[in-house]
Amino acid sequence: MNVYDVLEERGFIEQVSDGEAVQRMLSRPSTCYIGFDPTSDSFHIGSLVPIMALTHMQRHGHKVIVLIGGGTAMIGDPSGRTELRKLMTMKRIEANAEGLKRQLEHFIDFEDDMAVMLNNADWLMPLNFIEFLRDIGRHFSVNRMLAAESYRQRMESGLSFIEFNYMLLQSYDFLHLYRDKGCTLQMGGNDQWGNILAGADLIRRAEGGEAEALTFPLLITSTGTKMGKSEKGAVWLDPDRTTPYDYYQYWINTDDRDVGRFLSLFTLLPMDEVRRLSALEGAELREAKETLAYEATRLNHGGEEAEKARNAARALFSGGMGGDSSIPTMEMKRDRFRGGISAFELFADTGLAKSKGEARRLIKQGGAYLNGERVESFEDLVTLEHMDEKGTILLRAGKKKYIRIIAVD
RNA sequence: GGGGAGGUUCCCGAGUGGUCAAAGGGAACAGACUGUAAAUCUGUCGGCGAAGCCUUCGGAGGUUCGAAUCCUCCCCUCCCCA
Repeated sequence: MNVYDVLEERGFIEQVSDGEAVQRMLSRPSTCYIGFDPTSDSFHIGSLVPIMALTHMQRHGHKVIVLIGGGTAMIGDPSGRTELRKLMTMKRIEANAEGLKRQLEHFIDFEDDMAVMLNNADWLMPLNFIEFLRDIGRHFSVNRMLAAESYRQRMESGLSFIEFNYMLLQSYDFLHLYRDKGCTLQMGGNDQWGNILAGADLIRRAEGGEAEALTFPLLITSTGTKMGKSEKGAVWLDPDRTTPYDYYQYWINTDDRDVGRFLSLFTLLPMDEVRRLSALEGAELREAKETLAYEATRLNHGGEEAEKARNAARALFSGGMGGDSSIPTMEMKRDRFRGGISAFELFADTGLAKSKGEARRLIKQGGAYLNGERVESFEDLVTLEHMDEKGTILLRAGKKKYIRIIAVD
Protein backbone atom coordinates (compact mmCIF):
# COMPACT_ATOMS: atom_id res chain seq x y z
CA MET A 1 0.00 0.00 0.00
CA ASN A 2 1.29 3.42 -0.95
CA VAL A 3 1.97 5.81 1.95
CA TYR A 4 -0.19 8.30 0.23
CA ASP A 5 -3.17 6.04 0.71
CA VAL A 6 -2.17 5.46 4.29
CA LEU A 7 -1.94 9.15 4.98
CA GLU A 8 -5.20 9.77 3.26
CA GLU A 9 -7.03 6.99 5.04
CA ARG A 10 -5.73 8.13 8.40
CA GLY A 11 -6.77 11.71 7.88
CA PHE A 12 -3.42 13.39 7.46
CA ILE A 13 -4.18 15.15 4.22
CA GLU A 14 -5.83 18.52 4.04
CA GLN A 15 -4.55 19.74 0.69
CA VAL A 16 -2.20 18.38 -1.97
CA SER A 17 -0.79 20.20 -4.95
CA ASP A 18 -1.46 17.23 -7.23
CA GLY A 19 -2.72 14.05 -5.67
CA GLU A 20 -1.91 11.81 -8.57
CA ALA A 21 1.56 13.20 -8.97
CA VAL A 22 2.26 12.72 -5.27
CA GLN A 23 0.95 9.20 -5.40
CA ARG A 24 3.19 8.45 -8.37
CA MET A 25 6.15 10.03 -6.64
CA LEU A 26 5.62 7.95 -3.51
CA SER A 27 5.36 4.68 -5.38
CA ARG A 28 9.15 4.67 -5.34
CA PRO A 29 11.55 5.79 -2.59
CA SER A 30 11.48 9.55 -2.36
CA THR A 31 12.66 12.29 -0.09
CA CYS A 32 10.37 14.61 1.76
CA TYR A 33 10.77 17.29 4.37
CA ILE A 34 8.95 19.15 7.07
CA GLY A 35 10.17 22.27 8.75
CA PHE A 36 9.98 22.80 12.50
CA ASP A 37 10.55 25.88 14.57
CA PRO A 38 13.32 25.68 17.10
CA THR A 39 11.47 28.02 19.42
CA SER A 40 11.62 25.53 22.26
CA ASP A 41 13.67 22.52 23.21
CA SER A 42 10.58 20.36 23.32
CA PHE A 43 7.72 19.67 20.98
CA HIS A 44 4.23 19.74 22.23
CA ILE A 45 1.27 17.76 21.04
CA GLY A 46 0.52 20.33 18.37
CA SER A 47 3.52 19.05 16.41
CA LEU A 48 2.49 15.45 16.63
CA VAL A 49 0.63 15.33 13.34
CA PRO A 50 3.69 16.23 11.25
CA ILE A 51 5.84 13.92 13.36
CA MET A 52 3.47 11.03 12.81
CA ALA A 53 3.39 11.80 9.11
CA LEU A 54 7.16 11.53 8.96
CA THR A 55 6.94 8.28 10.88
CA HIS A 56 4.64 6.83 8.27
CA MET A 57 6.83 8.09 5.46
CA GLN A 58 9.90 6.49 6.89
CA ARG A 59 8.13 3.23 7.57
CA HIS A 60 7.24 3.08 3.93
CA GLY A 61 10.80 3.44 2.86
CA HIS A 62 11.04 7.13 2.16
CA LYS A 63 13.80 9.33 3.29
CA VAL A 64 12.76 12.11 5.60
CA ILE A 65 14.41 15.41 6.31
CA VAL A 66 13.63 17.27 9.47
CA LEU A 67 14.41 20.86 8.81
CA ILE A 68 15.10 23.07 11.77
CA GLY A 69 14.28 26.64 10.95
CA GLY A 70 17.31 28.15 12.63
CA GLY A 71 17.64 30.82 9.99
CA THR A 72 13.98 31.54 9.60
CA ALA A 73 13.48 31.63 13.36
CA MET A 74 15.53 34.77 13.22
CA ILE A 75 12.78 36.35 11.19
CA GLY A 76 9.44 35.03 12.33
CA ASP A 77 6.72 33.46 10.28
CA PRO A 78 3.52 35.46 10.06
CA SER A 79 1.41 32.47 9.11
CA GLY A 80 -1.50 32.06 11.42
CA ARG A 81 -0.08 34.43 13.92
CA THR A 82 -1.13 37.83 14.94
CA GLU A 83 2.13 39.02 16.30
CA LEU A 84 5.72 39.17 15.30
CA ARG A 85 7.67 36.43 16.93
CA LYS A 86 10.54 37.19 19.15
CA LEU A 87 13.96 36.73 17.74
CA MET A 88 16.34 34.11 19.02
CA THR A 89 20.04 33.65 19.33
CA MET A 90 21.85 31.03 17.32
CA LYS A 91 23.11 29.33 20.44
CA ARG A 92 19.64 28.97 21.86
CA ILE A 93 18.42 27.57 18.56
CA GLU A 94 21.09 24.90 18.43
CA ALA A 95 20.37 23.81 21.96
CA ASN A 96 16.70 23.60 21.14
CA ALA A 97 17.37 21.57 18.00
CA GLU A 98 19.24 19.04 20.10
CA GLY A 99 16.29 18.62 22.39
CA LEU A 100 13.88 18.24 19.51
CA LYS A 101 16.04 15.60 17.90
CA ARG A 102 16.08 13.50 21.04
CA GLN A 103 12.30 13.48 21.02
CA LEU A 104 12.05 12.70 17.35
CA GLU A 105 14.22 9.66 17.88
CA HIS A 106 11.28 8.00 19.58
CA PHE A 107 9.38 8.21 16.33
CA ILE A 108 11.94 8.33 13.58
CA ASP A 109 15.10 6.35 13.02
CA PHE A 110 18.07 8.58 12.30
CA GLU A 111 20.44 5.67 11.78
CA ASP A 112 22.14 5.17 8.43
CA ASP A 113 20.92 8.47 7.05
CA MET A 114 17.39 7.16 6.76
CA ALA A 115 16.45 10.44 8.29
CA VAL A 116 18.48 13.58 8.69
CA MET A 117 18.10 16.76 10.58
CA LEU A 118 19.29 19.93 8.91
CA ASN A 119 19.34 23.55 9.93
CA ASN A 120 18.45 26.10 7.33
CA ALA A 121 20.74 28.61 8.98
CA ASP A 122 23.52 26.69 7.22
CA TRP A 123 22.48 28.00 3.84
CA LEU A 124 20.43 31.04 4.74
CA MET A 125 23.04 32.82 6.78
CA PRO A 126 25.68 32.99 4.03
CA LEU A 127 23.20 34.34 1.50
CA ASN A 128 24.21 37.42 -0.36
CA PHE A 129 21.36 39.88 -0.65
CA ILE A 130 22.02 40.99 -4.22
CA GLU A 131 22.47 37.47 -5.49
CA PHE A 132 19.38 36.37 -3.66
CA LEU A 133 17.29 39.10 -5.22
CA ARG A 134 18.66 38.33 -8.64
CA ASP A 135 18.32 34.56 -8.52
CA ILE A 136 15.35 34.02 -6.27
CA GLY A 137 13.53 37.28 -5.80
CA ARG A 138 12.85 37.66 -9.51
CA HIS A 139 10.60 34.62 -9.45
CA PHE A 140 8.20 36.12 -6.96
CA SER A 141 5.29 38.38 -7.65
CA VAL A 142 4.40 40.73 -4.85
CA ASN A 143 0.82 40.84 -6.03
CA ARG A 144 0.52 37.12 -5.71
CA MET A 145 2.19 37.05 -2.33
CA LEU A 146 -0.18 39.62 -0.96
CA ALA A 147 -3.06 37.48 -2.08
CA ALA A 148 -1.88 34.66 0.15
CA GLU A 149 -4.17 34.13 3.09
CA SER A 150 -1.39 34.33 5.65
CA TYR A 151 -0.31 37.76 4.49
CA ARG A 152 -3.78 39.04 3.97
CA GLN A 153 -4.55 38.59 7.63
CA ARG A 154 -1.43 40.41 8.64
CA MET A 155 -2.20 43.24 6.28
CA GLU A 156 -4.96 44.19 8.69
CA SER A 157 -2.72 44.53 11.67
CA GLY A 158 0.57 45.43 10.07
CA LEU A 159 3.22 43.33 8.45
CA SER A 160 6.90 44.04 8.72
CA PHE A 161 9.21 43.67 5.77
CA ILE A 162 11.23 40.87 7.29
CA GLU A 163 8.13 38.83 7.90
CA PHE A 164 7.04 39.49 4.39
CA ASN A 165 10.20 37.80 3.16
CA TYR A 166 9.54 34.62 5.04
CA MET A 167 7.87 33.06 2.05
CA LEU A 168 10.97 33.62 -0.09
CA LEU A 169 13.25 32.05 2.45
CA GLN A 170 11.06 29.03 2.98
CA SER A 171 10.79 28.62 -0.78
CA TYR A 172 14.50 28.83 -1.01
CA ASP A 173 14.81 26.07 1.60
CA PHE A 174 12.75 23.80 -0.58
CA LEU A 175 14.80 24.67 -3.63
CA HIS A 176 18.01 24.06 -1.73
CA LEU A 177 16.84 20.67 -0.51
CA TYR A 178 15.66 19.80 -3.99
CA ARG A 179 19.07 20.56 -5.43
CA ASP A 180 21.12 19.14 -2.61
CA LYS A 181 19.10 16.15 -1.43
CA GLY A 182 16.72 15.45 -4.25
CA CYS A 183 13.81 16.38 -2.02
CA THR A 184 10.59 16.61 -3.99
CA LEU A 185 7.87 16.84 -1.38
CA GLN A 186 7.32 19.32 1.38
CA MET A 187 4.69 18.76 3.99
CA GLY A 188 3.42 20.96 6.78
CA GLY A 189 0.45 22.35 8.60
CA ASN A 190 -2.26 23.84 6.47
CA ASP A 191 -1.20 27.31 7.55
CA GLN A 192 1.94 26.63 5.54
CA TRP A 193 0.09 25.91 2.33
CA GLY A 194 0.99 29.16 0.67
CA ASN A 195 4.64 28.96 1.58
CA ILE A 196 4.97 25.36 0.50
CA LEU A 197 3.32 25.98 -2.83
CA ALA A 198 5.57 28.95 -3.40
CA GLY A 199 8.54 26.67 -2.88
CA ALA A 200 7.27 24.10 -5.35
CA ASP A 201 6.70 26.92 -7.83
CA LEU A 202 10.19 28.20 -7.32
CA ILE A 203 11.63 24.78 -8.08
CA ARG A 204 9.71 24.68 -11.31
CA ARG A 205 10.72 28.15 -12.34
CA ALA A 206 14.34 27.99 -11.28
CA GLU A 207 15.11 24.39 -12.15
CA GLY A 208 12.27 23.22 -14.28
CA GLY A 209 11.89 20.50 -11.68
CA GLU A 210 8.80 18.88 -10.26
CA ALA A 211 8.02 19.22 -6.60
CA GLU A 212 4.83 18.79 -4.66
CA ALA A 213 3.10 20.16 -1.60
CA LEU A 214 1.00 18.41 0.99
CA THR A 215 -0.58 19.90 4.08
CA PHE A 216 -2.12 18.48 7.21
CA PRO A 217 -5.34 19.63 8.76
CA LEU A 218 -4.93 22.00 11.65
CA LEU A 219 -6.50 20.13 14.48
CA ILE A 220 -9.04 21.65 16.71
CA THR A 221 -10.87 19.50 19.17
CA SER A 222 -14.58 19.04 18.85
CA THR A 223 -15.10 21.49 21.67
CA GLY A 224 -13.46 24.07 19.47
CA THR A 225 -10.24 24.52 21.37
CA LYS A 226 -6.81 24.25 19.95
CA MET A 227 -5.26 20.84 20.24
CA GLY A 228 -2.79 20.20 22.99
CA LYS A 229 -3.86 22.42 25.79
CA SER A 230 -4.73 21.05 29.18
CA GLU A 231 -5.51 22.85 32.41
CA LYS A 232 -1.81 22.87 33.08
CA GLY A 233 -1.03 24.54 29.79
CA ALA A 234 0.56 22.99 26.73
CA VAL A 235 1.06 19.25 26.67
CA TRP A 236 4.72 18.61 25.97
CA LEU A 237 6.49 15.55 24.71
CA ASP A 238 9.25 16.19 27.21
CA PRO A 239 8.61 14.05 30.32
CA ASP A 240 10.11 16.74 32.51
CA ARG A 241 7.50 19.21 31.39
CA THR A 242 4.55 16.89 31.05
CA THR A 243 4.86 13.67 32.98
CA PRO A 244 3.93 10.43 31.24
CA TYR A 245 1.00 10.26 33.65
CA ASP A 246 -0.30 13.67 32.58
CA TYR A 247 0.40 12.84 28.98
CA TYR A 248 -1.72 9.73 29.31
CA GLN A 249 -4.40 11.74 31.07
CA TYR A 250 -4.52 14.23 28.24
CA TRP A 251 -5.34 11.50 25.77
CA ILE A 252 -7.82 9.67 27.89
CA ASN A 253 -9.78 12.89 28.34
CA THR A 254 -10.33 13.09 24.62
CA ASP A 255 -13.78 14.18 23.57
CA ASP A 256 -15.94 11.30 22.34
CA ARG A 257 -16.20 12.80 18.91
CA ASP A 258 -12.43 12.95 18.48
CA VAL A 259 -11.56 9.40 19.43
CA GLY A 260 -11.63 7.87 15.96
CA ARG A 261 -9.74 10.72 14.40
CA PHE A 262 -7.11 10.66 17.10
CA LEU A 263 -6.65 6.90 16.98
CA SER A 264 -5.85 7.07 13.31
CA LEU A 265 -3.61 10.10 13.58
CA PHE A 266 -1.76 9.45 16.79
CA THR A 267 -1.38 5.70 16.98
CA LEU A 268 -0.01 3.16 14.55
CA LEU A 269 -2.82 0.69 15.14
CA PRO A 270 -4.16 -0.97 11.99
CA MET A 271 -7.18 0.82 10.62
CA ASP A 272 -9.39 -2.20 11.17
CA GLU A 273 -8.70 -1.95 14.85
CA VAL A 274 -9.17 1.80 14.79
CA ARG A 275 -12.55 1.38 13.16
CA ARG A 276 -13.61 -1.26 15.63
CA LEU A 277 -12.66 0.90 18.59
CA SER A 278 -14.24 4.07 17.33
CA ALA A 279 -17.47 2.25 16.62
CA LEU A 280 -17.92 1.62 20.34
CA GLU A 281 -20.61 3.65 21.99
CA GLY A 282 -21.47 5.14 25.32
CA ALA A 283 -19.39 4.09 28.26
CA GLU A 284 -17.74 1.42 26.14
CA LEU A 285 -15.95 4.14 24.29
CA ARG A 286 -13.72 4.41 27.30
CA GLU A 287 -12.00 1.28 26.11
CA ALA A 288 -11.13 3.12 22.93
CA LYS A 289 -9.88 6.08 24.89
CA GLU A 290 -7.76 3.85 27.05
CA THR A 291 -6.21 2.29 23.99
CA LEU A 292 -5.64 5.71 22.49
CA ALA A 293 -3.99 6.97 25.65
CA TYR A 294 -1.88 3.87 26.05
CA GLU A 295 -0.69 3.77 22.46
CA ALA A 296 0.03 7.46 22.24
CA THR A 297 1.96 7.35 25.50
CA ARG A 298 3.83 4.27 24.40
CA LEU A 299 5.01 5.92 21.21
CA ASN A 300 6.41 8.88 23.02
CA HIS A 301 7.50 7.49 26.38
CA GLY A 302 7.91 3.78 25.76
CA GLY A 303 5.94 0.75 26.85
CA GLU A 304 7.04 0.75 30.44
CA GLU A 305 5.94 4.31 31.14
CA ALA A 306 2.70 3.76 29.29
CA GLU A 307 2.02 0.71 31.40
CA LYS A 308 2.68 2.62 34.61
CA ALA A 309 0.50 5.50 33.56
CA ARG A 310 -2.31 3.15 32.69
CA ASN A 311 -2.06 1.27 35.98
CA ALA A 312 -1.98 4.47 37.99
CA ALA A 313 -5.01 5.81 36.15
CA ARG A 314 -6.95 2.61 36.60
CA ALA A 315 -6.19 2.50 40.30
CA LEU A 316 -7.06 6.15 40.95
CA PHE A 317 -10.20 6.29 38.90
CA SER A 318 -11.64 3.08 40.13
CA GLY A 319 -11.73 4.74 43.51
CA GLY A 320 -8.67 3.13 44.97
CA MET A 321 -5.68 4.79 46.47
CA GLY A 322 -3.38 4.04 43.60
CA GLY A 323 -0.23 2.97 45.30
CA ASP A 324 1.69 3.09 42.09
CA SER A 325 4.53 5.56 42.04
CA SER A 326 3.80 6.95 38.62
CA ILE A 327 1.09 9.29 39.81
CA PRO A 328 2.43 12.77 40.51
CA THR A 329 4.25 12.60 43.80
CA MET A 330 5.67 15.30 45.96
CA GLU A 331 7.93 15.04 48.96
CA MET A 332 7.25 16.99 52.11
CA LYS A 333 8.99 17.13 55.46
CA ARG A 334 7.43 14.85 58.00
CA ASP A 335 7.87 17.57 60.62
CA ARG A 336 5.29 19.76 58.96
CA PHE A 337 2.63 17.25 59.83
CA ARG A 338 3.52 16.79 63.47
CA GLY A 339 1.51 19.74 64.68
CA GLY A 340 -0.93 19.37 61.82
CA ILE A 341 -1.15 21.54 58.75
CA SER A 342 -4.33 23.26 57.61
CA ALA A 343 -5.91 21.58 54.64
CA PHE A 344 -6.05 24.76 52.58
CA GLU A 345 -2.36 25.40 53.07
CA LEU A 346 -1.54 21.90 52.01
CA PHE A 347 -3.55 22.24 48.82
CA ALA A 348 -1.91 25.55 48.06
CA ASP A 349 1.57 24.19 48.75
CA THR A 350 1.16 21.23 46.47
CA GLY A 351 0.06 23.44 43.62
CA LEU A 352 -3.33 21.79 43.40
CA ALA A 353 -4.59 25.29 44.10
CA LYS A 354 -2.70 28.32 42.87
CA SER A 355 -3.15 30.38 45.99
CA LYS A 356 -4.48 29.97 49.48
CA GLY A 357 -7.60 31.80 48.44
CA GLU A 358 -8.16 29.35 45.64
CA ALA A 359 -7.55 26.47 48.04
CA ARG A 360 -10.17 27.83 50.43
CA ARG A 361 -12.61 28.21 47.59
CA LEU A 362 -11.91 24.71 46.38
CA ILE A 363 -12.59 23.27 49.79
CA LYS A 364 -15.65 25.43 50.35
CA GLN A 365 -17.07 24.22 47.08
CA GLY A 366 -16.47 20.66 48.07
CA GLY A 367 -13.84 19.89 45.50
CA ALA A 368 -11.01 18.87 47.79
CA TYR A 369 -10.39 15.31 48.86
CA LEU A 370 -7.97 13.78 51.29
CA ASN A 371 -7.40 10.06 50.88
CA GLY A 372 -10.66 9.84 49.00
CA GLU A 373 -12.69 11.68 51.66
CA ARG A 374 -14.11 15.11 51.00
CA VAL A 375 -12.45 17.80 53.11
CA GLU A 376 -15.21 19.51 55.07
CA SER A 377 -13.56 22.66 56.30
CA PHE A 378 -10.48 24.45 55.09
CA GLU A 379 -9.23 24.69 58.62
CA ASP A 380 -9.20 20.92 59.04
CA LEU A 381 -5.78 19.80 60.12
CA VAL A 382 -3.85 17.21 58.22
CA THR A 383 -1.59 15.23 60.50
CA LEU A 384 0.59 12.16 60.64
CA GLU A 385 -2.60 10.23 61.34
CA HIS A 386 -3.66 10.65 57.77
CA MET A 387 -0.63 8.87 56.42
CA ASP A 388 -0.57 5.24 55.49
CA GLU A 389 2.20 2.95 56.62
CA LYS A 390 4.43 4.17 53.80
CA GLY A 391 3.99 7.77 54.88
CA THR A 392 1.88 8.86 51.95
CA ILE A 393 -1.24 10.96 51.64
CA LEU A 394 -3.37 11.19 48.54
CA LEU A 395 -4.83 14.57 47.68
CA ARG A 396 -7.35 15.21 44.99
CA ALA A 397 -8.70 18.47 43.58
CA GLY A 398 -11.81 18.24 41.54
CA LYS A 399 -12.45 15.05 39.71
CA LYS A 400 -9.17 14.43 38.04
CA LYS A 401 -6.21 16.10 39.64
CA TYR A 402 -4.29 13.96 42.02
CA ILE A 403 -1.12 14.48 43.96
CA ARG A 404 0.47 12.02 46.29
CA ILE A 405 2.49 13.37 49.16
CA ILE A 406 5.21 11.31 50.62
CA ALA A 407 6.72 12.28 53.95
CA VAL A 408 10.47 12.45 54.24
CA ASP A 409 12.61 13.18 57.26
C1' G B 1 8.39 63.49 9.88
C1' G B 2 2.82 65.44 10.22
C1' G B 3 -2.30 64.20 11.79
C1' G B 4 -5.73 60.82 14.28
C1' A B 5 -7.16 56.65 17.52
C1' G B 6 -5.79 53.68 21.42
C1' G B 7 -3.12 50.71 25.58
C1' U B 8 -8.28 48.16 31.63
C1' U B 9 -7.87 42.23 35.71
C1' C B 10 -6.12 35.11 31.29
C1' C B 11 -8.70 37.00 26.39
C1' C B 12 -12.47 40.34 24.29
C1' G B 13 -14.56 44.57 26.21
C1' A B 14 -17.54 48.46 29.51
C1' G B 15 -16.06 52.19 32.75
C1' U B 16 -14.20 59.16 32.01
C1' G B 17 -13.04 62.15 39.92
C1' G B 18 -15.82 59.03 45.03
C1' U B 19 -21.31 54.10 45.07
C1' C B 20 -14.58 50.32 41.32
C1' A B 21 -11.21 44.73 42.88
C1' A B 22 -13.65 47.50 38.41
C1' A B 23 -20.25 45.88 34.10
C1' G B 24 -20.93 42.17 30.26
C1' G B 25 -19.16 38.05 27.36
C1' G B 26 -15.56 34.14 26.60
C1' A B 27 -12.01 30.94 28.76
C1' A B 28 -11.01 28.51 33.28
C1' C B 29 -12.23 26.14 38.05
C1' A B 30 -15.81 23.60 41.56
C1' G B 31 -20.61 21.19 42.44
C1' A B 32 -24.95 18.47 40.50
C1' C B 33 -25.84 14.98 36.37
C1' U B 34 -22.38 11.27 33.97
C1' G B 35 -18.59 7.36 31.35
C1' U B 36 -11.82 10.52 33.80
C1' A B 37 -16.64 12.49 27.32
C1' A B 38 -20.18 16.19 25.69
C1' A B 39 -24.41 19.12 26.75
C1' U B 40 -27.12 21.43 30.70
C1' C B 41 -27.98 23.84 35.44
C1' U B 42 -25.73 26.22 39.94
C1' G B 43 -21.66 28.56 42.11
C1' U B 44 -16.65 30.67 41.88
C1' C B 45 -13.19 33.43 39.25
C1' G B 46 -6.41 39.61 42.24
C1' G B 47 -3.75 38.49 47.15
C1' C B 48 -3.98 37.79 52.52
C1' G B 49 -7.91 37.20 55.73
C1' A B 50 -12.94 36.69 60.99
C1' A B 51 -14.15 41.79 60.12
C1' G B 52 -11.00 44.04 57.31
C1' C B 53 -6.59 45.11 54.98
C1' C B 54 -3.07 45.10 50.78
C1' U B 55 -1.70 45.28 45.40
C1' U B 56 -3.92 46.15 40.27
C1' C B 57 -6.41 49.58 35.09
C1' G B 58 1.07 50.67 29.55
C1' G B 59 5.50 53.28 32.67
C1' A B 60 7.22 57.43 35.79
C1' G B 61 5.81 61.75 38.16
C1' G B 62 1.92 65.48 39.57
C1' U B 63 -3.14 67.76 40.95
C1' U B 64 -6.89 66.27 44.73
C1' C B 65 -9.52 64.80 51.08
C1' G B 66 -10.01 61.01 47.10
C1' A B 67 -7.74 58.95 40.31
C1' A B 68 -8.66 53.41 35.96
C1' U B 69 -10.92 58.24 35.34
C1' C B 70 -7.72 65.14 35.37
C1' C B 71 -2.40 67.19 34.11
C1' U B 72 2.99 66.41 32.48
C1' C B 73 6.77 63.45 30.42
C1' C B 74 8.01 58.68 28.48
C1' C B 75 7.14 53.68 26.15
C1' C B 76 4.18 50.71 22.84
C1' U B 77 0.17 49.53 19.06
C1' C B 78 -3.02 50.73 14.99
C1' C B 79 -4.97 54.13 11.05
C1' C B 80 -4.35 58.29 7.48
C1' C B 81 -0.72 61.53 5.04
C1' A B 82 4.72 61.83 3.56
